Amino acid sequence: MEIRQLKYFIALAEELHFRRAAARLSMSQPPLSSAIKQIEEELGTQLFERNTKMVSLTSAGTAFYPEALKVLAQLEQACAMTRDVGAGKRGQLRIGFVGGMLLRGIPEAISRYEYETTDVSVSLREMSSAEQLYAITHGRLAAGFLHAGVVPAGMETLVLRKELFVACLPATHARAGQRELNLQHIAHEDMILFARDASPSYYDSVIALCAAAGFSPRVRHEVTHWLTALVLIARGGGVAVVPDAFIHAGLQGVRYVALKGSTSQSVAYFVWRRDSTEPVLLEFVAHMRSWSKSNLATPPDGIPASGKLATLPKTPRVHRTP
Amino acid sequence: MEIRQLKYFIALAEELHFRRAAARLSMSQPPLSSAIKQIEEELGTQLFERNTKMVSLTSAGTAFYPEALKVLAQLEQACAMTRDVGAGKRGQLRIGFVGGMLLRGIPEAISRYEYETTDVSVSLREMSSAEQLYAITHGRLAAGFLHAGVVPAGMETLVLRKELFVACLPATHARAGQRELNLQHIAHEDMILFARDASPSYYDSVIALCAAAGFSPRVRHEVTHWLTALVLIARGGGVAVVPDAFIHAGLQGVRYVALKGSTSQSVAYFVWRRDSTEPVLLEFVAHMRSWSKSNLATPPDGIPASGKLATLPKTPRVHRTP
DNA sequence: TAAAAATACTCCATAGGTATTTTAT
DNA sequence: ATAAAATACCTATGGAGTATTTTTA
Repeated sequence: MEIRQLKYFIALAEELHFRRAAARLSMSQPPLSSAIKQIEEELGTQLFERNTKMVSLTSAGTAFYPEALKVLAQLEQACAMTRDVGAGKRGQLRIGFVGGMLLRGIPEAISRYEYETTDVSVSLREMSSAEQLYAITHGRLAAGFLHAGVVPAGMETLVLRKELFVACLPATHARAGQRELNLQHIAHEDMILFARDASPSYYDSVIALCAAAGFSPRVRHEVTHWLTALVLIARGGGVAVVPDAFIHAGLQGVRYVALKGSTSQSVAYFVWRRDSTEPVLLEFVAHMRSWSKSNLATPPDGIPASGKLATLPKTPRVHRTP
Repeated sequence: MEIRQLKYFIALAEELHFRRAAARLSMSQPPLSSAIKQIEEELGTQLFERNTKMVSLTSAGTAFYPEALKVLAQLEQACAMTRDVGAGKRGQLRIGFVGGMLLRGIPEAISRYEYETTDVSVSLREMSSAEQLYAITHGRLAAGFLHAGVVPAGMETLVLRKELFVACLPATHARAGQRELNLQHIAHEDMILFARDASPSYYDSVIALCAAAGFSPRVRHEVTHWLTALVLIARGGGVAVVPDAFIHAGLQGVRYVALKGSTSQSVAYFVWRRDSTEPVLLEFVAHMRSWSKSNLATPPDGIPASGKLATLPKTPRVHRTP
């Protein structure tokens, strides 16, 4: 039994007239007659009662008709679904992210993507940059939002944002109200760092910044999560050097001050395997490319790309909690 | 998309090896390659990732596989079901019967049929003989168990039983204990008849029997259901002439006495349209033919075909309630 | 280099067309 | 008499075979 035959049967069952059914099938009547006969032989039973004046369904034909429709519908839906998967319009995506990406408009970008493609579900899992790279390499993640240290070969990267580092101080800090400061000004303070295991690129960047400023930081606390650092600072537990995106954290009790003359940048990447052919990933990559393009022009929250601070080009202005 | 192609896809999805899949499909490898390529073109997406050393499913292929299986299974089941309907092994049968058939082993015959063919459901509906013939003619019944008067042309009949008439008397009747009687002996009694509308053949037979005995019955009551007649008789409401099958009714307070010298018979028929091609009906007809054959040899309840009474050949012996 | 998929071509089975006959009303 | 299905016969598309090439692990 072939789909073609099912279609013949259905056409005749609906028309109950060989010529009309054949016309509907864009064929001539004789091959339809023989095709129907062939189906009946295969099923071992008459499906139609017919003479030259009348065609009608037998009970076997009556029973077969809705089943045949069901088979066709199921096949059609299977094909449509497969086409969608192949076009990246349907499926699942496991994507990693470092917590700080929540401050960079990534959730909004993903929400918009899910909204635009109703049949793709993105599953986010928070992991360190290194963990993400490992997971992507081993196929446990499709892609990741991370701060790349050393990106393994075979990975493709998209730069989402380049951010300057700023000092993060308690609101009560003497320099909290300043427009900018030199890193040396806080060289003697307790420094809060992200653990190197959690984020080597950040760790190394801060160490390098301090070294350039002529000191080695007094590391008071090491944390693995950005919120922990901010809360510690707000409680007077120390100071930190953070990417300016942290300004969007919205935590009370901390202030951000630009670093005078610093051009060192924290780069936020989107990373995936270059050899991936996963359609849904390719679609997502396309979406992120276009998002990053417009996002680099207009950073999140509608803050203009060029803020007031000459030392913070292409990054949002420093907010001051009142 | 054709079923053949689904089978190719499934074979390759399961083997993940063109040569083995082709072998399983009893074909050579090159046509399988081109067929798969053709399917992929139709779906507009790769279903397999492949090189000379490895074949694997893409996400689209992974999604398609269970759907393809479902389509095949559904088609297979549709064909099997249709075959069953065509072979009369599945379906519904609306069959009429006159109430008296309950005394002739018909329910048992139907039960056995339903037991033997698990997928046929027989729907019984009690109707008079005339109503049945009308319903069969107009396709509202597939067949009927009835006492045929005039059977319309185009009907096929199977004689299920030929029964002699016996007198049915109250147990208190003076002649209730007799082995047999002449109809004249009860000519003066109140006679209970089935309404002619309900059963013309019975009505006419009884009238003819009385006429042959030289009298016209004093019709006291007319009833439309055999149980009503028997109950009336038990209550002393009159006497009746009934087919000997009524002996099996099992009602207390009535007695049956053979009619001396009478050979008039009540015939129980199974009737259906000669031109019917309904497989489930043909199967049922075959069943009833074989049932009637063995039933005529051995009547219900194990009563031998030839009883003690010489005047009641091929019919059960007259029972006497103690 | 060896095994496997892809390509190139060939062939024939059969889907489908045309012409005609049969049949039932 | 007529319309419709069945039959007979023909054509050609494309499914499947064989031989060969290409590819990559």
